[in-house]
Amino acid sequence: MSKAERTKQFIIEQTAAIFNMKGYSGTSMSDITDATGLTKGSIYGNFENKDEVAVAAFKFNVKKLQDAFSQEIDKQTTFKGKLLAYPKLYSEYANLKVTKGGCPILNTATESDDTHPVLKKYAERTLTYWKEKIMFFINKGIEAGEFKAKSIDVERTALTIIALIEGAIMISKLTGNLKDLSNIMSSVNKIVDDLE
Amino acid sequence: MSKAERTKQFIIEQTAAIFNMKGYSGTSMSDITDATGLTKGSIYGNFENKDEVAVAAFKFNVKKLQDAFSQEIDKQTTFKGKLLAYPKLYSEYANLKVTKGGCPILNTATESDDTHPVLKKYAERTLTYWKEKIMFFINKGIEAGEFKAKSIDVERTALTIIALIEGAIMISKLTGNLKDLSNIMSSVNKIVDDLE
DNA sequence: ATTAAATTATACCGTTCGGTATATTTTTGT
DNA sequence: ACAAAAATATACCGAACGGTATAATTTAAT
Repeated sequence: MSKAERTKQFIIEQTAAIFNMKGYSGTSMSDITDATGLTKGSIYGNFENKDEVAVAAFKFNVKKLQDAFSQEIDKQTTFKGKLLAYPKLYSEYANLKVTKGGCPILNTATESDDTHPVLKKYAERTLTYWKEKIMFFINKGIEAGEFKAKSIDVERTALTIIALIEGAIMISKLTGNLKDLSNIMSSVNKIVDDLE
Repeated sequence: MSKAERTKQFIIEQTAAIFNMKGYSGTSMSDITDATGLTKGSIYGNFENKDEVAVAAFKFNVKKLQDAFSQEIDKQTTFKGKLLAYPKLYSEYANLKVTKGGCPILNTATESDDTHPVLKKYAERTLTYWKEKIMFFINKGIEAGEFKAKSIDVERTALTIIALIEGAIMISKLTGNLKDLSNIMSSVNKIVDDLE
């Protein structure tokens, strides 16, 4: 890794949480220089502009979350188990701390949907990828005979699980009540259980 | 209504949608003067600062939404019907246009939870009020004999409904797909149906 | 060790930010 | 109609904004 690549990575790591907490328009270049200890010259030597840092930070936050979930998913041998990895990790709350500031998809989506097409596109792609992953698990579970409920609407189920998780994160961050999070996660559990 | 009161109301009406779309830190004072055709002097003659305009805009957006729902809720004679008013209006989508920019609770919550305690508090209060309203309908429905399912967790059900709605709004605004919204709303319907 | 290239720091650009003192205009009560 | 009060416009403040040209420094290949 060249010096530039290491510095770039360093900038991303140091600012990812800030972007996730303060948002794109709430994060200033001086927030970035403060967090890294670097100067503007250095930041602009490694990134074209603020947008590019924001996009990199978003990708970093998403990857961090995905890695945490993949680890749990890979442990599970059944497709039901893989699906339950999401509510499980969120119930334990540990994962809310993985990405400080809440879910990057939710944060980026709500901020950028009317204002920032570039960030919006990245959020949308990430969401679609997630949906398809869940649909994949459900379909595989049906094939494997794990899920036998009649007339399963795979896409609807996937969307419902995601909506519940995102809504739950918003609510529990707002109320400061972890019980709200685990409460809603048990509803996700129920949806997965009902597939059987 | 005095001139001042009318102007104040005018400023709120003209800026409410902007705050809901661009967010607090994304909305500038010049956005406000542009939207109203007034000057800074006039804005600051009616509001203490930008915060106060933002709070008023938030309350305005919430009230607008609440009025739309109350109208539908009041039409309904059963508690099940009142609960179903939420997914019904959202499925019809008309109500997403009531407050341009999506749900003000969701937008304000995700932006302010790590940055703006004042707005956060208002969002939290609104959410809690909504939750209690849903809980009230469920409890009344149980009393009235409409809902007979064994071991109904009233709070959990209310939280689940809200999480689904908020998640659905985020998703459908992000994908631009109205089908996503109605898909998830049918999951809300199912939850209410399962109370019987 | 030397040197060319790459990286980082310095100093600055014009613009916009939220906010305010004051002058002007418009309401409002008499 | 008039005067006092209230509301709005004008002109400005210092600070922070994103961004850049250039100089100083550090890296990396020979």
